[in-house]
Amino acid sequence: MESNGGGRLVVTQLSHIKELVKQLEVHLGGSPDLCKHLTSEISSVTELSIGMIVRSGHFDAGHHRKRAAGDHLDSSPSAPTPSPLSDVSDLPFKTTKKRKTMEKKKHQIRVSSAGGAENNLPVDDGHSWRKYGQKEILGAKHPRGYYRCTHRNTQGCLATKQVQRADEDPTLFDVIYHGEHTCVQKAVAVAGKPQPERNTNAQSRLQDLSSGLTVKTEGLQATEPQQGSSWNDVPFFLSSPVSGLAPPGHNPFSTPSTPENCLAASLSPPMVSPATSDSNYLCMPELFQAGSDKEVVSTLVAMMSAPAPAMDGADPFVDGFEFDPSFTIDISSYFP
DNA sequence: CGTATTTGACCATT
DNA sequence: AATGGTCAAATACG
Repeated sequence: MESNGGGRLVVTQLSHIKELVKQLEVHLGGSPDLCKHLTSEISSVTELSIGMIVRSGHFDAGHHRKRAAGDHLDSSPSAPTPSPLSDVSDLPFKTTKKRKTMEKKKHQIRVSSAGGAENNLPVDDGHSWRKYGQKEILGAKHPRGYYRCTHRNTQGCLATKQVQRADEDPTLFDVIYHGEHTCVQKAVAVAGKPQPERNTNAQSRLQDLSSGLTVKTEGLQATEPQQGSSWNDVPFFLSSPVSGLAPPGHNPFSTPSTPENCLAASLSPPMVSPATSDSNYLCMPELFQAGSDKEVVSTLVAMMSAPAPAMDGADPFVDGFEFDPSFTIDISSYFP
């Protein structure tokens, strides 16, 4: 069932690509920007599809949670996680060739600040983040901010992200996501209509929203194709078009997204993303290690400042999110 | 007053 | 030893 749907999705993606190529063909010789945009789009979708295929083939729950310093918050006693280090049993010698690093899927994103001016934060991804650290990175001109999901303690959402400003382009930010959100930040009272969020749907939304993004997924586990794979491993994003409300006088790093969070939270549809296995819904923090899945998406957002005709409430917006998976991504709307 | 951010120190991994 | 990631106390913010 899963793989079937996934396969279908891939087919859809490919069709999408085809369509985009078609558009590109038409616009060749026209606006270079548009062409560029289209190529980016194509690349994005292609990469995504590839990633999906790869992931569908091999679905490995990379255990081995990476424990940080002094983090005694969660000791996973009941988790049968084979920790290579703490196991006192068999480690007389270090195996000569240990696996390089645990397989982590990474998704890195390069986002532009929406405004283009100085104190612009990167576009928010529709989730609430709490900053827990900042570090100077060698070779990088700007520090890297560390964020974790606000609901980590309450819901055990393990999603984290890192934000770092590009060395030379103050308007660009590198956002590295790892882990998926397992939290349910529904908020906004009105629980009138529960939308059956499907990964598929989320994927589609991603596609649509990320028009102009260059998503580069790097999964480094080319192991044997396993069966029983599922497509829930798909990353998701949603950049709210309303990202221009950064309060003045704040650093992009100092204030990640406080004001946006509320908004983002409100217009964030109840998408539940199963981390690795089936820990959807509420996640028990220390029980489901599920996976130290790190996802880093690499995207390149063009400077679409999303002027957005000031949508007021979240309602219309949320509704707007409910497009069907037949994405008729109309890029032309972006370039009149 | 509660919550989020700041910042130095700690720890793990390279 | 160096680098990167996280914690946690203190502080700022609403």
